[in-house]
Amino acid sequence: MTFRRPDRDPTRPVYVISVAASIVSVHPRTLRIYEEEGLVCPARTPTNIRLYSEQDVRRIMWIRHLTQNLGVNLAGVRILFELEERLGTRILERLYTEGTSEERSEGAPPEKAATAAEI
Amino acid sequence: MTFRRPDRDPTRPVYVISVAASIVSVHPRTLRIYEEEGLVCPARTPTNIRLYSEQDVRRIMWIRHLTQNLGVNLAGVRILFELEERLGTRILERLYTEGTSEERSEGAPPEKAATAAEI
DNA sequence: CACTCTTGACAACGTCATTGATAGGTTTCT
DNA sequence: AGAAACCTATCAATGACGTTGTCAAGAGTG
Repeated sequence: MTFRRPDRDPTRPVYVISVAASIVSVHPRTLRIYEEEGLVCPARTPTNIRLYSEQDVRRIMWIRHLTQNLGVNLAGVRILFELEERLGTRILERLYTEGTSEERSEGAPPEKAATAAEI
Repeated sequence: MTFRRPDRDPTRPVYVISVAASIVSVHPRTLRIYEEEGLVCPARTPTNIRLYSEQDVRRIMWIRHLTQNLGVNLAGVRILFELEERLGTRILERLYTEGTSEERSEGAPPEKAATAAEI
């Protein structure tokens, strides 16, 4: 079936907020704000502790890239995420894939000032 | 051919900056900033006077809608425009068209906080 | 000539993003 | 049990941004 390695399921909630924050180099406060803004929805333990999945972390890295590298504010991030969901396409990655190429990039934001003909 | 009514060509540069500014209810200074930011590219007379077309005005109205109503900043607007061009689709209108409907809306931004069902 | 345009600089005003501290309370781990 | 990390909520400092506005000196237009 589809659960051969459930320990690697990218949707499995694993990181507590301090860990997630250190992974993405951000203040925990910032992550709580992202959640208030509806940009990330970490799971919760039965006792209300936030648990971030690998997917959540990738999403946060996208937020960081958009805000820190591209200067987009949280309202803009919201629109972009909403458009992605609306279109059912990973439109953001299109910013980094030139022409018709269809890369398999797993959804992680580009490390720095991505290539793609230097944006 | 394609120029039956050139006097109504939406790409024809017609409005000087003060006129364009009053049409969209914005300070001329703001329009110059939009141009500096690369968000609008009005034509110029041989003597360097800006002339905005109907298309330019619509584009500015989109910028105003995104910034004033949705809170997106200019960096966010830039990304959205870039994505539109990249995808060759009017993605922004998708925010206001529910499901599979394919409206012919001529690219003008919704008047106020339009709800998808009433566009 | 009077008006409007051009660029460039400078400033004021309010808002936003992020980090940080604090308080009082709950969960987890040793 | 006690320390450490979590929760919510609030308040504040910092720097940056968006918009409007003005001033200057020059060029185009009616």
